[in-house]
Amino acid sequence: MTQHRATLTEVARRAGVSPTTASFVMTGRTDMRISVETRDRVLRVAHELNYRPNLMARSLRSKVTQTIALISDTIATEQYAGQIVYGSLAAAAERRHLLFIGETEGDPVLEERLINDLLDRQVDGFIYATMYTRRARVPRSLRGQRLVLLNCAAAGREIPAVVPDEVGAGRTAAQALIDAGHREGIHLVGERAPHLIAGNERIQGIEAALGAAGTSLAGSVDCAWWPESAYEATAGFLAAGHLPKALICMNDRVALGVYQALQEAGLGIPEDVSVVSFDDSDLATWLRPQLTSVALPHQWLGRRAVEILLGEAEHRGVERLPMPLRHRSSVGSPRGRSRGNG
Amino acid sequence: MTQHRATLTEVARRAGVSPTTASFVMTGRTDMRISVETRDRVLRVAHELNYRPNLMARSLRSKVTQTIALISDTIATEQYAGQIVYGSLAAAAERRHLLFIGETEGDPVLEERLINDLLDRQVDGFIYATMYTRRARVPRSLRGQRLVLLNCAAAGREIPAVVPDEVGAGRTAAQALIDAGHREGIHLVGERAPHLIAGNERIQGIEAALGAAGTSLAGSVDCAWWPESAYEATAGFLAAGHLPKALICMNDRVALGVYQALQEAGLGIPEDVSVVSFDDSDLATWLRPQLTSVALPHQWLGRRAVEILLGEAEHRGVERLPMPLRHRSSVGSPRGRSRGNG
DNA sequence: CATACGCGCTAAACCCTGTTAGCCCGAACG
DNA sequence: CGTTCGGGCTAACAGGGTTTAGCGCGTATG
Repeated sequence: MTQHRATLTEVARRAGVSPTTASFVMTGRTDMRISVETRDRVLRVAHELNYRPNLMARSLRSKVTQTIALISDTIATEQYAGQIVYGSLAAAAERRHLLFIGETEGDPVLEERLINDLLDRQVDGFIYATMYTRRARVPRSLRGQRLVLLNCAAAGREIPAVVPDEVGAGRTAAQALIDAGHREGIHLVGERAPHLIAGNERIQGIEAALGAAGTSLAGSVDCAWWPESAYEATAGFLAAGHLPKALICMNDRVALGVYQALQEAGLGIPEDVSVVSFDDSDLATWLRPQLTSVALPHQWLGRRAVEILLGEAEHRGVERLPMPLRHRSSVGSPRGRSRGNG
Repeated sequence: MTQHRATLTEVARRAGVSPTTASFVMTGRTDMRISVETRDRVLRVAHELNYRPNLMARSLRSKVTQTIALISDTIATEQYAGQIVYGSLAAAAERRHLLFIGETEGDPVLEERLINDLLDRQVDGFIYATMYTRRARVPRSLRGQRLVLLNCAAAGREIPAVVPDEVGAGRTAAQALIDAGHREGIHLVGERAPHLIAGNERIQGIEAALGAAGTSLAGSVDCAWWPESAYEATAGFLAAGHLPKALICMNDRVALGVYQALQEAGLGIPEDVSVVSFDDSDLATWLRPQLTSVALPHQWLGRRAVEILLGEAEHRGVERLPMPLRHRSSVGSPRGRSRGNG
């Protein structure tokens, strides 16, 4: 069933050369002179025998496996993970590398074990990804390894990292409202907390853009970054008599809760209230009206991480990838309502 | 930086034994007698030197890599993929195996290349997954390899496969309505097409369960399995004067569109219309009211596939995994409305 | 004519572990 | 006392490549 695989030695014998010569031909090394005729003969025989090098043997000697590892704290719970994996996978495939995948579940013991198992397989490098932007402690076992951080940065150490430009995203979201004519009644929906780095940076960008336009946030609705919490908080906010003109939601799930509350209160989107959000998940296109959202470039994060990991460019420091606006139908001009209402 | 890794020979020398003995101790083989003292001494030295076997050398000899590959047509587009990956990963980790991941994008050339690259790395087995249940053509290069299909089955060949029990899921969904007292006005939402195997099987189960309860589908709303299409079709259906009692949605995204249409028509869920769905995606808990849905056991599919792949049990044929009902708030008794309305 | 040199190639070591055949030695046995 | 036997261990090779050192030969050079 599993037919015989030709070895390099067999190829060499059939081509009438030494294994050494065959090796040099197959690896395409030029520092050892080999005549064109010999080269072609070896290649022809290799093709005839359908020769494929034994990578185990090769790696044993050369320590190179053409293999990288993507390890992360959470693969499963975040749907975005798939996008990161996909981007990494595509970039790795283009460079003829294969991708190991591993999950630590945030457990340092599992993490240690996983990294050791990967080192045993002699992976050429690691991508250490976190699903939420945060500061990360790089495991000891990764010291000295080729490493790129994704979605996180290490305190102090000069390790290349790729993260979304959340401050820019905040500016983009606010600018979308400003461009539509909004100046007043702009509220934030979603809690602030020290560990929510993405949130803090987004807010920073939002405030900067609003400030530049001569205005500022009118207030905020405090809630967890989930639909139910956002629904309840927003419903309460509206019931208390507030009448926002525009809501900036900390992510699309929050926007879903906001939609529910607004619709229940009989408020139209975007006629009465404009909504803008972050992440650009699938949900954004499913809502009615479709949600304007600032996209997390997950696929690109994965791709970039691999490029830096495998690239000869000695990249250092943190690279921030732009978060583009996906303009849809949830942002409108405030005029209609402003005039009609007062 | 990358400190020296102790080799088996070094361990042997420091323990005062031959490499052979050290090898037998480290691999824990019992067919060669080794005294307890020698064994302990070798183990102690190995521990002192922090010895880890070189898996390349080991694999070169033994052809075993403790590594499996999960290849699929689409990792990225389906959010469920993450769950499959997670299940496989966890099951593989428990058995101390690592997981390669690869995507073919449905392209046979890429697929061939990917499989060859994986075979070069001597993976111990393959999981061939499709994101939608369908009949699959197994690539030639996988003939003779250890292989488990996931979400698909191969025509004719006796290859182990793991798929969701969609017929059972259909029965479960219908039964949920029947148990709530529904008999009339039960409609299906979502198109039928030959290639939508899951859909056909679900319908088969639905009809069986309804038939057993002495009733049958009152009709169906034809639409693609997406929110927008479902919204439009359902809105049109309601506008035409139909007044369904219960809607069985072909997936959660369809249910989202259905929710939107029902709410816009002023119909309450579940007071006026009960809704039940398939997949149990994140969306199900985000909707208001929360959606009763029959869960796709993605995580379990991944886990089971690995178990069969690595298990000594010579499993053959197709294993159907149950799809459990997630009971939430979108199904109610039809009485309220029935009385009030008719 | 002897030496130097570059071309084209090879022998042999090396990477690290797994496996087979068999050695040495003490005890039991006839 | 010679032989058999089994426990405990080792020498040597296999696995399939990469890499270093250097060889033979023809030609240009002094």
